[in-house]
Amino acid sequence: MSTHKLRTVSVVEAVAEQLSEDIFNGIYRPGDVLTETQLSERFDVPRQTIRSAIVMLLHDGILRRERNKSVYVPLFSEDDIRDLFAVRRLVEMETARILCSRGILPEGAENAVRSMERLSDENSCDELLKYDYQFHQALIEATGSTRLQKFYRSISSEMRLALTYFRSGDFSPSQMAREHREFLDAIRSGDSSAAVKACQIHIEESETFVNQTIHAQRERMNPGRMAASMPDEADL
Amino acid sequence: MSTHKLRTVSVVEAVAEQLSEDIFNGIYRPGDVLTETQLSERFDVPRQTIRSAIVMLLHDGILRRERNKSVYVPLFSEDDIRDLFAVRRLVEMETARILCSRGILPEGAENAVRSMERLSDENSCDELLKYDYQFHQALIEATGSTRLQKFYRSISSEMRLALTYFRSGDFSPSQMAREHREFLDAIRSGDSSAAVKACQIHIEESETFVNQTIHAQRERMNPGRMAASMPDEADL
DNA sequence: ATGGTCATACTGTTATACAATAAAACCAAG
DNA sequence: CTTGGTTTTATTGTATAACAGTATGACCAT
Repeated sequence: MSTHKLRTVSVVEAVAEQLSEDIFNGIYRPGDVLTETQLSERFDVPRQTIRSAIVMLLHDGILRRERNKSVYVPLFSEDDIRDLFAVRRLVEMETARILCSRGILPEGAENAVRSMERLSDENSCDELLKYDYQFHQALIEATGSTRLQKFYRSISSEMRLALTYFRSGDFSPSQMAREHREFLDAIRSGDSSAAVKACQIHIEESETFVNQTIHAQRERMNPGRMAASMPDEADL
Repeated sequence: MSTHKLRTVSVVEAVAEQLSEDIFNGIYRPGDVLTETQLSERFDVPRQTIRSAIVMLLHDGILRRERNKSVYVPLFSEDDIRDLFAVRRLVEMETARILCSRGILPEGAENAVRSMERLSDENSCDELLKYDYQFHQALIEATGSTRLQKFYRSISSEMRLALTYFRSGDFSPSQMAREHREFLDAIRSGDSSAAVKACQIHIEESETFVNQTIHAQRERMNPGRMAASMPDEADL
């Protein structure tokens, strides 16, 4: 008998999953307020179930609330983005270091890069992001550190939400594939400092890309003015 | 009018707090199983409230469960301890780097060290640990990184639980104070790499101390045998 | 305008019940 | 005595309903 741990999803998990999908897909947008009764009716589950699901998303950082207030979809400030990328860089650089020093080259990451390389430049952005997630996920898991994984999970949701709103459609699959391939090669090389450096570069490229998008959006909405404090959290 | 954000505690928070205190104080010991009805009766609050409180402690890592099973107090394996210290080192070294580069010297940390220095060597271990926590907490908070703080919070509970079971009583307040003082001085110096190094040393000293305690305990229970896989999770 | 009261909608909490699951006890053959 | 299946029981997961506490905005009086 092969002990294949099979997965079941509880009701709250299902609700939480659907809800986060809705948030990532823009059904609910930053600033939107979600009341428990409303959600309870929508999913036709008791309010307590909704509450449990909400708690999960609160931990994932894709919902927020203050006491006795309804939850809302967060709008990330520039500080949030900075913070997010800073800790992500920290975690991923450590991951690179660990994998390198142990000579681990996770299969899942290799597969993810291959999938990227197969994508033509006209493919959907969503699919590309999926492989990107798969890539980094595989690296983290390969470290075997439960705490690192837990932490990464808690920021990756925020990361995804941030990307949802701060990305222009013009991702280039070929460039993306190349970057990840280089990163993976650096790990394979066994040169720890080179791998860490490659990781740092990879993440910083991703960050500048997001920043460019942010400024472009800002420019579109506020032509003329530079570096004003615009979307931030003026409307919460 | 000074906007002093005042704190209220909800029922579930109160339960969660009491419960974690009980765990830290050894009322509930590693391996102990807690059923919801039992807790519900004990605190005289409905089961739903207990469930919510449990979720909080699950996230803090001081309770665990599998689906449809009762929660239990985790017993940390050697791998857990290793992992815990590894990520803690990662976070605290990054903290040191940040504070140093920004020239921040948190007041709370200074106060905590002073408190340690006031303790005579006969003082209670609990109090010492409290200041230790206060010290590191102050450092993390001063970084201003919400994510780093969240991460630290999620491991500090586990850390405390681990210390609860893997510490001999012979902490030396004077040594403890000295170590922290050195660490703080390193940050004050502004030399980033020196501060990071000091941090690393401080944490590794703490880790070796715990490891010694573990081995001592093991030796007591298993005289003769070396490095056997003993307490680990044989009894869950 | 200012300040106070009230109405309303929502969250936080409690109570109760039932369905689904897991573990133990039990029983029945082989 | 062991294997395999059945029943029992304790416990979690889910559902329904109600009420109390809080935040918010409308309304009113000054």
